[in-house]
Parts: sequence; C-alpha cells; structure tokens
Amino acid sequence: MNLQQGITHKGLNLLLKLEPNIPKDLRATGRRMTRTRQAVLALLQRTRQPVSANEIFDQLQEEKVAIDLVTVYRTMHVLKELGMVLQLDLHQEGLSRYELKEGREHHHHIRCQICGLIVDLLLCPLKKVTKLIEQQTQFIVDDHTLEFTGLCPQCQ
Amino acid sequence: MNLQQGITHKGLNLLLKLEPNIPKDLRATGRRMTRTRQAVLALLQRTRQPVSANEIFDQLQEEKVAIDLVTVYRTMHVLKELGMVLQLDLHQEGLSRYELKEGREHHHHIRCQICGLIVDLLLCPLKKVTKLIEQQTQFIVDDHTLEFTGLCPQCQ
DNA sequence: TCCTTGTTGCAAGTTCATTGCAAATACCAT
DNA sequence: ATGGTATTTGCAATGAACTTGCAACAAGGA
Repeated sequence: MNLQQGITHKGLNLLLKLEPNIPKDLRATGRRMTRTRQAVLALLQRTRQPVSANEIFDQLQEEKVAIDLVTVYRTMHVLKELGMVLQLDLHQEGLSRYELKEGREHHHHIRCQICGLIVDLLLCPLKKVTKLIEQQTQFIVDDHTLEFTGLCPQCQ
Repeated sequence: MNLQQGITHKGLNLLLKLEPNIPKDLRATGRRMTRTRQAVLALLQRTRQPVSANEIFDQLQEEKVAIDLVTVYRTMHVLKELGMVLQLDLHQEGLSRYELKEGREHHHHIRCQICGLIVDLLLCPLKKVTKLIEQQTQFIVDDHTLEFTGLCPQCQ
C-alpha cells in the first residue's frame, strides 16, 4: 500500500473544503495546487504560532508527508507573493517565521526569551505615530514592524 | 614606510582623547585595548548610520587598516557584552547592524526600501502600551523593537 | 625587557536560504 | 481517460552571514 498516495487524495479533498479559494489564487497566476502545497497550507492552518521553514519541514516529516526543505522555502516564497502568508523576522532569532494571513487583522507579537513562545498582540498603537514620523522625517511610511520580548507566565 | 604603524599610533592617541573611558571598561573585564578595537571604535564613532560587520570590514580595508572579518565579529561581540554597542536586526535585511550607545537615548529607526538610508526616530510611543500588553498577556515585558520602512525624501 | 594571558588571522565549520537541472507531476486540451 | 506541456519537485551544489579551533602574535603589568 502506498501511504503517500493515500494522503494525497484525502488531503486534497480535506483542503478544498477548508480553503476553496486557494486553488483559484494559485491558478490565477499560472500556478498549480500540488500535494506539497496542500500539506504546507494545511499545516499553517492548524498551527497557532508563526512557524519557521525548518519547523514546517520537521512537522511534515513526522506526519510522513514526503517533502524537501527546499520545497518548503519555495512554497513560502509563492505564498508570500500571493499575499497569503506573512513573513516575520523576529529580533535575534536569525531565521524567518511565517503565518497565514487569511483575513486576520494587522497585529504584532510578543516572544518569551526563555521558551520562545510567541503570542499575538491585538493592539497596534502606531497609526497616529506614523503621521508624526512622516512629518519629522519626510519619509513616506509604508510599513512597520513591532515586537516585544519578555517572560511568559510559565517562565517567570 | 609602514603605513599601518603610522595609523596605529596616531589612531591610538586620537581615540584616547575621544573616549578616555573605553580602555577602562575593557580592562575592568580583563580585556585589552588593541589596534583593531581602536579602529573599530573610531569607525563607529564617526559613522552616523548603523553599520554591518561587512561594512566595518570594507571601510577599514579602504583605510588600510589590517583587520580580519572574524575580528570584526568578535569585536562587536565584546562591545555588545560591555553594553557599549547596540545590535539591530532590521526587517528582512538578513544581517545585523551595530551602533554605539555612548549615552544616546532609547530610539528606533526608519529605513528607506529603495536606497537603504536609515534615520533615527526621536520618539518612542511604547511606554504606556507596554503596561497594557503586560496586563493583556501576563508577560513581563523586557524589551521591544520597532522599525518603520518607507521611502526617503530622495527616493520618492 | 620578559612573561602571561588575551587577541588575531587563517581555515574550516554551521546555519539559514537560494539556485541549476533533470525527473516527476498537475492539469488543460483532446 | 489520455497525452502534451509547462510547472513543480528533489537532489546537489552554492551563497551569505556568522562562529569556532588553533597556532602565532601582541598588550601591558612585573
């Protein structure tokens, strides 16, 4: 019996239910919905924290999904281009993390210095500040990144 | 004539005048003030923008200061440990930048997406927000990073 | 000036990420 | 359902930033 094939077919149906619009987004740019992209998207959907390429790779390995780390990177590249995924570069982590946009609001993160737990922050206090900065610097502000670090309740 | 030696001796005197407290900081932790550390510190002092290890290396090469890139990294490590230098990891640059603390106030940066110009921001709007976040998340907030990106006046 | 110990340069190694290319595969047309 | 073709994948190699091991060097106190 071919385990991989089983996952392919079941995974496909499952995903099309969860995110029926995603294949369209891909096809609209001449791309294809593949077994590996299904697997990555499904993982992102059920993952709460922003994940790194290596974490995606490891997790899929555990789930017996055959995928190469290179493919993970390429998939993230595509999903970023399509605007389906946000890339985060948290302070001094030395790697990139990714999270599904999927209609979520603009938000920031706080990360525990001990255990690495990353929690979403609901507020963004920077709307007014942005105008001030544009006046001060004469820049046209396009984006901002904000991140807090500290100790999570468990690690205090 | 030995250009390097000339720079060494003159550089030494110049630096001791500019920053008489630095050799003490080093010696207090059993470290030594060396020709290369002099050169790196002098460069940081006269540089306005946060600089990367490679930029430090290249600049010193141009100035005919003999130094290895490895030594630049090790020097930045020491200066960080002594609290004399801040390490910045700006969004999606994929490298670290450094700036002298030297009594400067807490501040953030804005970076031009086109030319890479980095400008200091004088305000930090996050003091009040931090308390709110501590209430919301039950974290103890230790630090934050904030960075804006956009288009500088030249590149608009 | 000597001696100890911290520092440097060189080479090699790590880690995260990208690229080239042949083989595999999605999926549209038939 | 099948075949054709353009996209995607895996493997191996490469790149970029940074770190580590070690012998030679040099700072600075005795």
